[in-house]
Amino acid sequence: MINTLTQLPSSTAWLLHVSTDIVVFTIKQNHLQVLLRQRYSETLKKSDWALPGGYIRPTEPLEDSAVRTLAHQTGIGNVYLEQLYTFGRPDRHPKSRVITVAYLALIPVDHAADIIDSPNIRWHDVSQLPDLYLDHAEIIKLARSRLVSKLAYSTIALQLAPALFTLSELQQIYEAILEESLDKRNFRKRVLAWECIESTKQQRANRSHRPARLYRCSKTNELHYIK
Amino acid sequence: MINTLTQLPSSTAWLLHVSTDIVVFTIKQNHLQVLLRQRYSETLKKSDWALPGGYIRPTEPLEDSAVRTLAHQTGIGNVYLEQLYTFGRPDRHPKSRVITVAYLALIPVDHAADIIDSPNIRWHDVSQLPDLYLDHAEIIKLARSRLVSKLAYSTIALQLAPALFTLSELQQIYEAILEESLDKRNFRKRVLAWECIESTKQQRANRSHRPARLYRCSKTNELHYIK
DNA sequence: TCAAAAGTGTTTACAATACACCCATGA
DNA sequence: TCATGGGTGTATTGTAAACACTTTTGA
Repeated sequence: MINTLTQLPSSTAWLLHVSTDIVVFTIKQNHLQVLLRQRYSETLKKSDWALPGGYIRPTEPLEDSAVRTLAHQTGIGNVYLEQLYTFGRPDRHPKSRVITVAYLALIPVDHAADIIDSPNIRWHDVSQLPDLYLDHAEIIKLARSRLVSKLAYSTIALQLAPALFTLSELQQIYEAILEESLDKRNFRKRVLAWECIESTKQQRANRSHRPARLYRCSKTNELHYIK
Repeated sequence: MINTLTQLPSSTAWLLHVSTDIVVFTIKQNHLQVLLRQRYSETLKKSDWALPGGYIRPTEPLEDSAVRTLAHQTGIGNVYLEQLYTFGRPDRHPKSRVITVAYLALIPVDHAADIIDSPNIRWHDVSQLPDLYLDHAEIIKLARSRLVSKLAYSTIALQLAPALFTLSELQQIYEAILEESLDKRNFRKRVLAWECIESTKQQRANRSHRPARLYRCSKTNELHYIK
């Protein structure tokens, strides 16, 4: 029996890095978009786009590292975050062993515009991604499929909606992610059955059509599982 | 913008370890059981039970590390394995920063007896666990809830069944994990609708009751998602 | 012939789907 | 008054659940 945890591990002799990478999604122009930052790779002698992320600090929880890096690189704070998957292929980074814990983050559509939108930090349509750093394309693909499945059995879409939203706005979020149109009446029935949703007396007005009722997440902004 | 991956990371100056821990489940005596190994902790001056697992090697993929450690510590090979979650609280290990990537593994019921069953490696009923090392109780709890949910929408239970199995045997696997009894007729209808299952002409005989037809997973032993 | 598990269908309740028209507002 | 999206109900289909008896074998 080797490698029991009380022995000094064999990893002490070699360099190992752990990072977090965050797949930040929002909806813009009816498309699912991911936030990327442009970076110049000394190794590859070219610029490419990467997920926000960075190395963890010695005494920092993984999720705190994701939060900190995201805040520092993009100004984003107070965001929905869940752990996605850990990528650890030994050759995923050309210079050293870097294991990355990937997170999925969602930004409400009305906050997406607040993000620094510089030449180096930009929203990208997930269907038109540029060349990506390392295995970041694979990470985004997994995040996207996780999001698609969670639409079916959770209220996760509320994390992309404004604090007050119309049912049509919520439906547009679904349609953008699923890339298909949904029946309005069935969609409303389904969402109104969620216990965590409640209607307000306010309306979305001044729209040159009948004003729409605004809804909100009741109490907790937690993720709920349906049925 | 700090911590871009081309800079030397701040983690070079401190010790960081990455391990894998494997939650190995099987069914014995109609109960879900997890494989644990007993270890003596110098720090805590006592023995406790831990998941199989160990530190990763420099050029080893994470999953390979889980496979290797499991084979080395328990003799188990060729097992169903999926990544579960990464646990990285900075204080989860008293001596150093150890981030562990947890895996879920399933052993067919007819192979469970082949596992080394020494005083130091033993199957434990998940409902009667001893004191566990570090956060291993939390890891097992998460693995168990993952398994329960996957029963509902995948064919994962087949990974616990023998290569040839009767429908009653498969039902017993469900019942052991869910800790509730299921209707025989509804269960058979549901399972026979899976495309990956096929009946053979063989029977489970010599049982002092009517012989039961044997079924098998067709072609691939892959995990399938239902509907 | 008895005990023990295998095998088999139908009815009912519920959930998901398909589908079309009137309403309220700003321009 | 027109264009635009908001808001509403029912019929149908499909899926899940409840439920009991006959069959086959070894002892």
